[in-house]
Amino acid sequence: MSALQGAGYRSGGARRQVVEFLGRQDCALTALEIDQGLPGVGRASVYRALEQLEQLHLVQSLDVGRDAKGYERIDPGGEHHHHIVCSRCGKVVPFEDSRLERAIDAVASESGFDVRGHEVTLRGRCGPCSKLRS
Amino acid sequence: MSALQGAGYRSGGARRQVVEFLGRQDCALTALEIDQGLPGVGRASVYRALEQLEQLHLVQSLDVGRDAKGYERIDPGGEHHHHIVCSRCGKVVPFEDSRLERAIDAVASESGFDVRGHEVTLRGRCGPCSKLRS
DNA sequence: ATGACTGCAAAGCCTTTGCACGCAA
DNA sequence: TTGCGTGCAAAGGCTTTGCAGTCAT
Repeated sequence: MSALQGAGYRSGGARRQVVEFLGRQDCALTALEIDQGLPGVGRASVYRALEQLEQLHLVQSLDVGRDAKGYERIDPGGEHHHHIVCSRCGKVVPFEDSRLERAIDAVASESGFDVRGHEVTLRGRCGPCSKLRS
Repeated sequence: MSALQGAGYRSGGARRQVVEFLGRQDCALTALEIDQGLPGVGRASVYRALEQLEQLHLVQSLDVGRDAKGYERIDPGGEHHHHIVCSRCGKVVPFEDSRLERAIDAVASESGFDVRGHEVTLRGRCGPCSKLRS
C-alpha cells in the first residue's frame, strides 16, 4: 500500500482490495479466483490491478499448470517459495530451499540481465497419485 | 519417434512433424508459432500433438511471459536449459547451470513427489533495456 | 475541477471440442 | 476393415479493451 502510493498510484478501492486479498492467501490464486473472492470488484479491475502490481514487483505471476495463470503476493521480507505441481490431480505444494536460491542468485549475477525475480516449478506426481496406474 | 511408436502411437504425419520441427528449434516456441511453421498441419493437430508429447515427456511446456505458453523438445541426452526473460522487450535467453540442477534434484528427492520435470525462469531486464527509463 | 480508477459489457485471442474423412495397421 | 489420426470450423474460456460514471486529490 505504501509502496503503491510511493509509485504514484492513488489508493483506489479495487487495487487495494486485490493486494490485501492476496496477502491473506497462502499460495497462488488465479485471476478468476481472486475475482470470485472479491464480489464487489469488477473482473477488469482485478486484471488491471494484477498487471500493475506485477510491474511494481508486489505480485508475481506463475504457471502452475492449471488452465489459468496464478498470482501471489511477494513477501516484502524477501522470503518466498516455489511450487511442486502434481500433473495428475493438480495439487500444488509450496517449498523453499536456500541452496536453490543461492544457485539462482549466482546465475542471475552472471547473466547480464538486471534480474528482478524468478520462478521455479517442479512437476510430477504427488504421493497418492504416483501409486495409481493412469 | 521410436518413443512414440513404443508408446502405442501410430506414426501419423502431423505429430511426427511437430516433434521434428521442435527438434530443429533452439528454444521454446508457442503453439501458434509451431502451427505457422507447419503450413500443412492443422492447428488442432498441433495442440493435440503437444498435449500427448508433453505426457510422454518428449516435450516440455513453459511460461516465458508471452501471451501464450511455450513448448520445447526435451533433449533425450538429459541436457536441458532454462530461461531468462526480459520483461520489457520479451527477449528470451537460455542458460544452464549444474549447481542449479543439483539443488533442484535435492529438493525433488525430499519432496515426496515423483518429480518428472522442472522449469526455472528468471525475469528482469536485458542489458539494453536496463539502460532505458520506461 | 481534473484526471485517475472503477465496473460493466463487448471484443479479442489462445485453446479445445465436434465431426466427418483419410490413412496406418 | 477397424479405429486412430487429421483438418476444418465452431465453440469455449481466460484476458483485454472501450466507455462512461465515480471518486480521490
